[in-house]
Amino acid sequence: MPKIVDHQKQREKIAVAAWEVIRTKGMDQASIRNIAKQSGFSVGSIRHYFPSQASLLTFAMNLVSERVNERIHSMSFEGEPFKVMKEFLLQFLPTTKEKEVEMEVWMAFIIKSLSDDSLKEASDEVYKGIKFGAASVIDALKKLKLLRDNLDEEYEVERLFALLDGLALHAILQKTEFSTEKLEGIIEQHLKSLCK
Amino acid sequence: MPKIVDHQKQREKIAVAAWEVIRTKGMDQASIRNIAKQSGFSVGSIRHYFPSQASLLTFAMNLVSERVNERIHSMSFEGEPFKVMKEFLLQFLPTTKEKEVEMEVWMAFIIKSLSDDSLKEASDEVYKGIKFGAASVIDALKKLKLLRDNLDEEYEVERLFALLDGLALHAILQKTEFSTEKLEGIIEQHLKSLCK
Amino acid sequence: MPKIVDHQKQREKIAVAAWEVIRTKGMDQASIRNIAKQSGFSVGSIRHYFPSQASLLTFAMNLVSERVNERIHSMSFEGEPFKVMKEFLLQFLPTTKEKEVEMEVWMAFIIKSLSDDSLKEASDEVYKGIKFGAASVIDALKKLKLLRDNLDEEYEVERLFALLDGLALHAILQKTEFSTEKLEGIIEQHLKSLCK
Amino acid sequence: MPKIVDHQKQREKIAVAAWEVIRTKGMDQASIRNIAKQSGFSVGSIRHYFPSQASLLTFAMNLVSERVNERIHSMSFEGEPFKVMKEFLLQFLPTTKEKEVEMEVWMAFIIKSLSDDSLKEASDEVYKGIKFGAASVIDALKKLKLLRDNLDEEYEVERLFALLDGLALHAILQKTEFSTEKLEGIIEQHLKSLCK
DNA sequence: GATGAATGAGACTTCATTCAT
DNA sequence: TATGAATGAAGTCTCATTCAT
Repeated sequence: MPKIVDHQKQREKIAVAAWEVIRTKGMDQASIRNIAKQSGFSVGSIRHYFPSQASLLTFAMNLVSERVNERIHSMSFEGEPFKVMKEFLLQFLPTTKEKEVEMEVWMAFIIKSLSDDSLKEASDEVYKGIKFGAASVIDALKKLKLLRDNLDEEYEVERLFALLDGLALHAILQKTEFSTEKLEGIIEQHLKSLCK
Repeated sequence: MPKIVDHQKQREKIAVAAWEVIRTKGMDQASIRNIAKQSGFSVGSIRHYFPSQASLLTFAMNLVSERVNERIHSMSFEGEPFKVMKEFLLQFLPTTKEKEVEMEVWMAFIIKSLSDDSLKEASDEVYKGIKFGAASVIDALKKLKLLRDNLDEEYEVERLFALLDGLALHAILQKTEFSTEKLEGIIEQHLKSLCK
Repeated sequence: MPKIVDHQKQREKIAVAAWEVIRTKGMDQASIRNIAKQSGFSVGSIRHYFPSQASLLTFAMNLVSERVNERIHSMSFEGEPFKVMKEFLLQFLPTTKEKEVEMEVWMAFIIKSLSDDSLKEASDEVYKGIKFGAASVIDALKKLKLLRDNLDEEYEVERLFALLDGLALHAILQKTEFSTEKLEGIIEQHLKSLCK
Repeated sequence: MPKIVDHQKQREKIAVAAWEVIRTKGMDQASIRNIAKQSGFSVGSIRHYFPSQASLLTFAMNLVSERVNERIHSMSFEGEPFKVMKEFLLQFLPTTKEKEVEMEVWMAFIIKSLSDDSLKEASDEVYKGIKFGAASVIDALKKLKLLRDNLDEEYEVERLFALLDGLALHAILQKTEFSTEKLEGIIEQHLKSLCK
């Protein structure tokens, strides 16, 4: 019997090392060699787990969306509706170091996906996921009869979604400017503006 | 000094070729060789105009912000205030092929700037520029006594700014989904929500 | 000792897979990995049967000559002498798919043997074997008093031998050009030209 | 003005170095690195002259056939017909060190061409060239009314052609066995056997 | 016996850069 | 100004091989 290791675990370790390289050195520098150095694996070993560079990057990208999903699904949706919504939306913003890392990496991936079709699918999937999140909030407001009248709901979804990604982008670009409180305040203000 | 002018023109030609490479093949592929091929210049010639790869990329990035500035400054601010504001804000969204190209390239640059300090300065400058644009709109609304009461103005600036960049990002990621009308509608709805 | 037999069988399976790789992908691609893929064995398993890549290739080469020998030895030499000779000589030409495969692989091996001393011995042995076959025919013609006078017998052996290998080579290079009938006709014509 | 070197000369130098590597170390070892070492060029320089490994090998293969053609075309066809034919046919056999080198390399190339389509074309072209040479001899014999009756001319062409390549192959495989005299004698005997 | 894990060497190739003309 | 020549470093990937189970 051969030596057995947890394949998935090893792959995740390598992928997280790839995140770190992407975040600190940029997507250009996400070479197998740099990832090997960062992860402590040898170049040959990484090849053992990922047959190609592209497969590694795809895996690393998908891992981000998995982590985001896990976080969402582990949320408790109990409590005061308005507060739950706020908490829910804040999950998509870099309010913790962990989320900051993920989002920085994520932004790098979606930009790369613009010119790399192998990443397009994963990118689109997450896009739809977050958009669905935004839609859920608008929908909930409506069902709770809180939603202001005379609003085009489709536009409100896009507006909320764009606000989330725009804020995430800005929070990453200007790390010192965006405290959790500020992000929270902006989200709160947006939610209020949607309500009667 | 016609030579100088020519020099600048040539540099711009090369930079625009670099945009095209970045946009279609990705930042990784923005090598001197690929840019040479795209531009029709020889590798050696490009060296004459740009002493290094980094200087070329910095120039190409700055050229985007110059183009954006030119567009803003060539706007006429006459007419009905609400409409002028809407037109102004739409300048920051990819409603034309030209702006779409610029914004795609721009996004690639700001993501790269996260891990490349030589691009940080240019990135920050544009960041401030657009934020100033958003602030101008909020300020104008206030001066026109149109701004709804009980709004935190600082947050409104961030909200508007984030909305712009979020929409730009989404419009680039999902080209087919965002018609000019849709972008216009969303901006209009946002402006309305700010007003009494 | 059933285990030993099994061992040999496995080795032959692997060697035949190596043939297939060599034939379809070329000698360069005859890597352990490719042979593993072709054979269905794991890389580690092949290691069990062959301690090194070189030993595998040597075995695969020797297997060709064994197969050729088996075919020759299973021939019945009864019947009309001229016809027997023709049949005998045709054994060295790719008149069946099986022989075609063997000869393609064989050619690849002897060319490799030019620069790989570990294959030289096997190559020389087969060379002598076929030359001996050619000599047998000339000798038989002589004993049957059929051989034309005034012929240098040594040269005739070389001529016949060269004809065989030349035809084999051409038949492999131009598969569509060399039907069994054509090969048969050429051999027949050569035999006739040797006879009174 | 850039430094100008004779591109073609450089390419030929590199190709001849490739021959030497192929001949002494085998086709497997015909790596850019080994060719660089053999030729005295740097790896990067070779890339300057050949965009890919495949293009280098194709060029090197074509250079063999060019050299063979040059040799044939520089022949004088004056003198006693039978002698001219013999001399002509000997051009296709390794009677000099120079030709020996070319033919060893050539054999390596045609075997490789079996599994490498990029070499197939050049291989076929030379095949036809030599076959045409063989056909010319048979044709000349016929026109000179020297050709023995009752011969299938097409088969005679194939037979002569196969003899040439078979002899070339054997002369390469068993260098010590094939003196120029022996090759000459065999060719002479074959020509005689074709004549009345 | 069988096979996955791991590794370092070396393959081709792309690249930024320096140099010479 | 303009550009071909040249190079060494680093990219991805394939490989033979050793090791542990």
